[in-house]
Amino acid sequence: MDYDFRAIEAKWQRTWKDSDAYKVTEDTSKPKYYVLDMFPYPSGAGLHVGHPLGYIASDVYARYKRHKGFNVLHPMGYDSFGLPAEQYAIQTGQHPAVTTEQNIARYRDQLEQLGFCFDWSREVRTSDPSYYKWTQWIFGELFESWYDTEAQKARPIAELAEAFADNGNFNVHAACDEHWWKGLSFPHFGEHFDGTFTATDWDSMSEQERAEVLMAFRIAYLADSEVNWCPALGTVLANDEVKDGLSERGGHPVVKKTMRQWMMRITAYADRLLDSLDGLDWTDSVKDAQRHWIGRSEGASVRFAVADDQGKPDASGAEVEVFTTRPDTLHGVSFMVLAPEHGLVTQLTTDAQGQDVEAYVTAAGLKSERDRQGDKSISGVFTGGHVVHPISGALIPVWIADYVLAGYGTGAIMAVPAGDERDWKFATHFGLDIPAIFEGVDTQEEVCTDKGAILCGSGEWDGMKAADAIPLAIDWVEKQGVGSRTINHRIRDAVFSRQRYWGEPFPIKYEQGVAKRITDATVTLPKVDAYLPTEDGEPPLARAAKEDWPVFQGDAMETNTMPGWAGSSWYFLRYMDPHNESEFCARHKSDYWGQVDLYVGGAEHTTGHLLYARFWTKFLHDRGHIGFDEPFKGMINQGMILGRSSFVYRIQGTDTFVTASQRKAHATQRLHVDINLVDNDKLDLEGFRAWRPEYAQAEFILEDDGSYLCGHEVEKMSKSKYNVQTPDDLVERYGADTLRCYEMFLGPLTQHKPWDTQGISGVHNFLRKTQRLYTQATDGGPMPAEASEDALRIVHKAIAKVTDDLDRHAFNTVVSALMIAVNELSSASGDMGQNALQPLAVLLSPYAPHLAEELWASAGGSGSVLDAAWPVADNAFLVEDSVTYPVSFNGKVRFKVELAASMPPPEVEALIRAHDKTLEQLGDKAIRKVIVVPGRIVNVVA
RNA sequence: GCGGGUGUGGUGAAAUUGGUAGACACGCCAGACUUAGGAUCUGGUGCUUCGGCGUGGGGGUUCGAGUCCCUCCACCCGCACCA
Repeated sequence: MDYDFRAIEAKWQRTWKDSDAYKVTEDTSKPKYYVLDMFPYPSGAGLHVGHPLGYIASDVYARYKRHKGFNVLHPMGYDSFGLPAEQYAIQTGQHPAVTTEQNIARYRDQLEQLGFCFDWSREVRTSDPSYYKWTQWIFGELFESWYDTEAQKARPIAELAEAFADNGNFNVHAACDEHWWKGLSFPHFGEHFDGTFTATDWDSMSEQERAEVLMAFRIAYLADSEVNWCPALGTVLANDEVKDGLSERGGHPVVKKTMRQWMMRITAYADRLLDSLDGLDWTDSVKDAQRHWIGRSEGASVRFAVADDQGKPDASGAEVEVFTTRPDTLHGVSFMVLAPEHGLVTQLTTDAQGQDVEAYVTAAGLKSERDRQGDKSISGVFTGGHVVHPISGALIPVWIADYVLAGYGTGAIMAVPAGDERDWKFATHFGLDIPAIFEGVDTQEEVCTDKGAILCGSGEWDGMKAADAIPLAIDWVEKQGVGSRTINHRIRDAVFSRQRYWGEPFPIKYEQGVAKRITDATVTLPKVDAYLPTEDGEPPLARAAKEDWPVFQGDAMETNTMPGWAGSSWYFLRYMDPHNESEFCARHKSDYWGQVDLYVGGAEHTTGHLLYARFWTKFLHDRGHIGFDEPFKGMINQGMILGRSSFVYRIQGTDTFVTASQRKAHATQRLHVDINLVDNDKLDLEGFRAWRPEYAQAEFILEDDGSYLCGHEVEKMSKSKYNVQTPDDLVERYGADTLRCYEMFLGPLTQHKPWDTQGISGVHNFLRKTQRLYTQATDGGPMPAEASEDALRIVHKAIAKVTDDLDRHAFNTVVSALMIAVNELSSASGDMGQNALQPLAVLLSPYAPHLAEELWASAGGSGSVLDAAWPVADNAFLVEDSVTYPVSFNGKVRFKVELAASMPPPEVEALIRAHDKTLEQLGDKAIRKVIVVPGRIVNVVA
């Protein structure tokens, strides 16, 4: 009988659907397990074979856990807000919701045919108002919270307002911009407001003024900040959406621009995001990338007084503050560099240098981020101004240069040319002093960044190792009152506004310019006449008139939308309670399901999604909405499946195509050919002629056997390379079970690997053979209950191996183990029986669930195989009576001896010493030593 | 430059704690079946001058190294003027 996978798969998919086989609910009688895939953006192109790789792995694991008795949550949904649908809308006028709906329908079809065990009743779509209602709600909570740096947690903003009313902001430890008050101008604070205010001050403020003060402390806050502006996309981008100064999507130039934007105070969570990485079961590569992205560095901030005309500290009290990780090199400071955007540039610049400085600042401002980053040449201008060295009192010239970044630290550095590569190059280039501060190093000739170097010319730190002087230097700076111990992070607060249509609207209205949360309604997207920014550069939502908004409150609505990562930062929670209309997720449900135990997805979300989701989770935990503060306990990043492109070789200027092996004899042009016309590198000649009109007259120079061999190369899958393999074709030809097994069999999940359709036939044959094994065992009648001992040995060996491999997430070797079992059983002596073939069907079930159901039934299993208990390997069947010992001489295997497994090592040694073949091998040499590794090997040292 | 990873037959790969390198497949070769089925079955398949040699190169530890240590090389990914 043939392996009729079409009938089998259709039958079981229908059965599962009819019986709600994959529906789960909270069940406290079982331990829970949460297996999650990174949900896809439903693109118009549909899935290719690379996409399901991770879904198959997670599906296998989810099914395995279910067999093991866990209550498994394994949902799927769509990250359905996004740029492609919006751009399609701009071009065609079709509402993005329509495009999105169509794409989702196609994804659903493709996913369903693969037989995944998703609980589809829990599907979520981030673009659905019933979902983004709660994204808005979380935003609202972030808006109405501040971060208490002493308690290290987020608290309601009302509590901060109370504290202000009681005591002003004395003893308030709130995360905020260091100079949060700058830019606010409240008359009653006076000219020298330093950021502290009393309860009386608070009391005297107008409501608007209070709102402005509170805004500076909110976790979701509005601020003028320097953002990445992408003119081509007409929107701002977060740091992780910019690669090499170009937008990640589309590759358009990005410039810095100051704009009033919604921001997320992720910096408040920097240390917690860093510290709790240790407890996660993620790869070091992802953890390291996050550590680097957060970029914690410890050092000191030091203030240098601005010098007046007489070289004394200026009467204005102006100071340049720098951050340094090397305060030990303070004696080596010979100049100072400010970022061109630094606030003190104007004050420091003398009349004589005015023109040069202005020109430099203007030029730096015009440069795109890409130019600025790409340009490693040394440039800078002297401002003419000086600061006073806090130790020596010497005048330090102040320069500006764009190697100093406005966005990091204080936007100014103390330059120590002897100890910093860039400072050294700068000093050398401009002929600035290089004070010697390291013993035995000629820093005129080379820079010394080694913290093990011995200091000199550094007063009381002379003779100390630089590294040892750092803490002393920080103490000194603090004692002198010129600075303090400081921890700096590279991570910036994240821009949360996007000037786009197809995203979540903010639940924010404005009343007399004050932003207020809308709590009584879901703000849905208004109608607009076009999906483009307005002529004034306002976001697309600004096109909507008051009556176009389903919800309009206050004087004006916020017209930005949220970024793509908003919806994906909490979707794993919504799956737990997807239809709840009164809460984002009921607490008892999030308490039951808890963290995602295994998260499967690509490695491309390292610094974006994964960081934001962790941030929101910690926030929701702080505010008591969930009981855990890390979303994803374990994670596997699957590798990319690459395409295998095929090529034909056209002799230049002709219609003649030469086979790969003879192409060198001609001047040829290499052309991609559709992989569907190629089988085993052999080209379907007729198909090729029919493929495209220009090849209709093609002539061929063939191999001796009359075939045309194509060349090949491994590349990313893409339409233009004609190397895209869709799962649909393969499911049609081989079935879902074959495709599932094959994708797993292809290689280690985490590795990148080329797609090769050749190999699939081997896996298909394996399933066919498996079915034949069962058919022959039943032989028309019911299957016997008892199998031979031989058969049981084979099956129990497989149980041990498969279980072990699955626990290690070694998905590929499981398929091999099953193949071995089926091969061995097919040629095993004795009878097959239920006690062998039922467990085997369960082992197969995670990989080939449809066939496994069929086989389970034929082996007399009751109910669905889905709920069959995972078999346990019986040791009695695993121990062998005898062992074949390889006998090696000085590490080289020479012969083998079969011995009883129970034979004690001394006896083995004696036996080997006296063995004929040993004597033969030895010749006239004497045995120096014999090593017996019980059950494994014997090594004779001669 | 920094961080992470990878390197094994013609190909995808396996080898969990150091213990027979190349399991399992693909491909290829030979044969069987008998005609055309993207069949099936059987056998072979790392290289070899038949001594041996073989896990990117070189060195080391060990009775024994793909596996541990040092060093170098190549490729891939991420970050990158971060003070």
